[in-house]
Amino acid sequence: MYARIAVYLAARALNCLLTYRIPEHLRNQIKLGCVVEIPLRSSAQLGVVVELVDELTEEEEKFQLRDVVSLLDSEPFWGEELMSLVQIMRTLYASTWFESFQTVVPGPVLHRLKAMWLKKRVLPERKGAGIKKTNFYPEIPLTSVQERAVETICHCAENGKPVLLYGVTGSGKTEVYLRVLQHFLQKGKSGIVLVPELSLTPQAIERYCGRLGDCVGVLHSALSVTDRRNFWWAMRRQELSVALGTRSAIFAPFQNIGVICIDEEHESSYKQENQPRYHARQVAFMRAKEQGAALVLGSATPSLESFYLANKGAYTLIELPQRPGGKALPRVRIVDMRLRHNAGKVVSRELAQALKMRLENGEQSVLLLNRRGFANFIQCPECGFVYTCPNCTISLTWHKISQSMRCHYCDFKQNLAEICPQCQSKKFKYGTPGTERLSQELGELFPQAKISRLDRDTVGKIGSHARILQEFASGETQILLGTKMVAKGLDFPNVTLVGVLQADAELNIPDFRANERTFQLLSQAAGRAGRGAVAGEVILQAYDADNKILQAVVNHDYRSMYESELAIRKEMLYPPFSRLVRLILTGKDDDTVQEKAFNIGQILRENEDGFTVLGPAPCPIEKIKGKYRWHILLKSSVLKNSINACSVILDRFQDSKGNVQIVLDIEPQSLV
DNA sequence: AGCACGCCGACT
DNA sequence: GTCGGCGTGCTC
Repeated sequence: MYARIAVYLAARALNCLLTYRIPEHLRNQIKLGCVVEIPLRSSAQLGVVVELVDELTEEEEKFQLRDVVSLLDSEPFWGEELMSLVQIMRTLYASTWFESFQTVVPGPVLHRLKAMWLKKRVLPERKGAGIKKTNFYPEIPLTSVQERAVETICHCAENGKPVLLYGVTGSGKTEVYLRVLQHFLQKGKSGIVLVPELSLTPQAIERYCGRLGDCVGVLHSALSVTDRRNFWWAMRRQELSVALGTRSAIFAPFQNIGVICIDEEHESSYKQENQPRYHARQVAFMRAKEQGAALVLGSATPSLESFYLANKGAYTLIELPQRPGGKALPRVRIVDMRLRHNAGKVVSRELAQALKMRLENGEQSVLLLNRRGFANFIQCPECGFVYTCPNCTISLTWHKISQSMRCHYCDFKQNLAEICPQCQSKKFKYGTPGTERLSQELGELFPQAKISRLDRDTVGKIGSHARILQEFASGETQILLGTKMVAKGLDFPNVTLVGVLQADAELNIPDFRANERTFQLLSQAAGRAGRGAVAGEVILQAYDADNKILQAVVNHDYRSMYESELAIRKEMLYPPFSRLVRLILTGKDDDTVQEKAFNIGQILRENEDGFTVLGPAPCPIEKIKGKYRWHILLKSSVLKNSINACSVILDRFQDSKGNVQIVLDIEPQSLV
């Protein structure tokens, strides 16, 4: 009897299985997924039993095999559901054993496991995971369309097709999720609800906990280490049956999942942007399939990929085309900023007028400007000098409140000099305005109004996010302005006006998803207006006022955006007509990185097998945090081929001590 | 020849 | 991660 063991090290390097003999006294106890102590070189290490075999391979025969020392758990720590998640991570993302273990189980839980081992103690995990009681959230009567949606979702596992719930903003998707969850809880099953990072608001928590009671566990990054550990163990012991959380909640350790709900499935926060770069929606798909669970993807603005799959019949499409009670969608209009010389002001006359009216009526307004700081660069008008970050190829943003020039990609900060460092001129001009500038201008425009700003700079302190929203909910604040944080998931009935500044700003970034993203952001923002009794109004300020994407937002016409974008994707062979894999190479020396990139590009090209190689090319942002960046893009019809080719490359070229780091991004969501 | 140091690969 | 082998280069 032998065990193949993945060594649980504090590093990612040892990415293979090592074989050990199982001593007599452990033979009947050792199971797959158990954590064991093993000798490695001269030290003791922890490992996870991944395979149990009676016969050795030829290669293994050559070794003088060593014995497993001891078993840490009588029941496998890595239960079947966790091991299959590890397997998913390895096959979908070519991640190492180490990365997979780290991703699947939260850090605090793993740390405790290791600490227990070091102290030579087996500590039972404490109980006490629970969240504070919330007020009961009563059932809202379903419309007949919602009722049919619930019915279809509850049975969608039977034909193995996920449901795409395409419902306009305010159409009551949450109520549908809640009813579906109630259905599966009654059958003794558990459920996972994923929400985007920015919409896990106290409001959302109140609804789920208020309806489903104390079987709900909440998972998010702001939780304390102890809470995270306790929630995880409570789920593992099946004391909780619903996991409500962001991206990583997809790894909730349930064994009998009835349903997985992904709210706002198009959101980019479901993609993890560091290693392993997984997509929660993709993991959910695999998990649901494996456990025979229902999977529902909800959105008012589905990702092109999902809508395409629904149209093809791979998903069941359910539409909620109306807000309950026949409430109208807000009226959207575009203010063409070309036609007016706005005297350097951010807010147009029309928007100012509309804001004034809301203030007089005692209604509230939300303003979206998706750019932090006061101005995104500062330039000398005499010689053209622009302040740039020394570590990144990006201009520094002027933050007037903290009186500093800041880089949004690294932590670099510097003071603004009195005179131009290049030509000693005393003049300077501001780049495109951000939220700080908008905030200042609104203060001047409406000195009596209470205005608050919601962006990464004001929510830095823990709890201030909730406080700002609370003040807005209570009506203390009349105008809420901010970055895309204000566009998502907020449901305040007294908001009757939404204004978007620079609505066309992101249409021109070099990314094939720019149009789709802009449509989604603007539609989400628009959806904040008119959720109560009074009809909503939306004003989009833009220079490219005739743009067809903006027109689609005005007409609430997802389908026209979908059709026109799909045609472009088809022509360019971008997803959903191909699957992308991206290799990113970074390093301190540009030449070394470039050389390695060309080297790898060459090898991939020689082995093209169902995929085509684009590049290597410098990344759009050529340097971040002092490291030069090159990338290679693989387009394929069968994802597996390009993943395999890349994992061969990784095995061969990736070493932690080298001067060039390689990152593998399966189905990248961003190409910067 | 003898030894310090740093790089690199292996670890069952 | 961590150990040890090995090559380089400096000193006696």
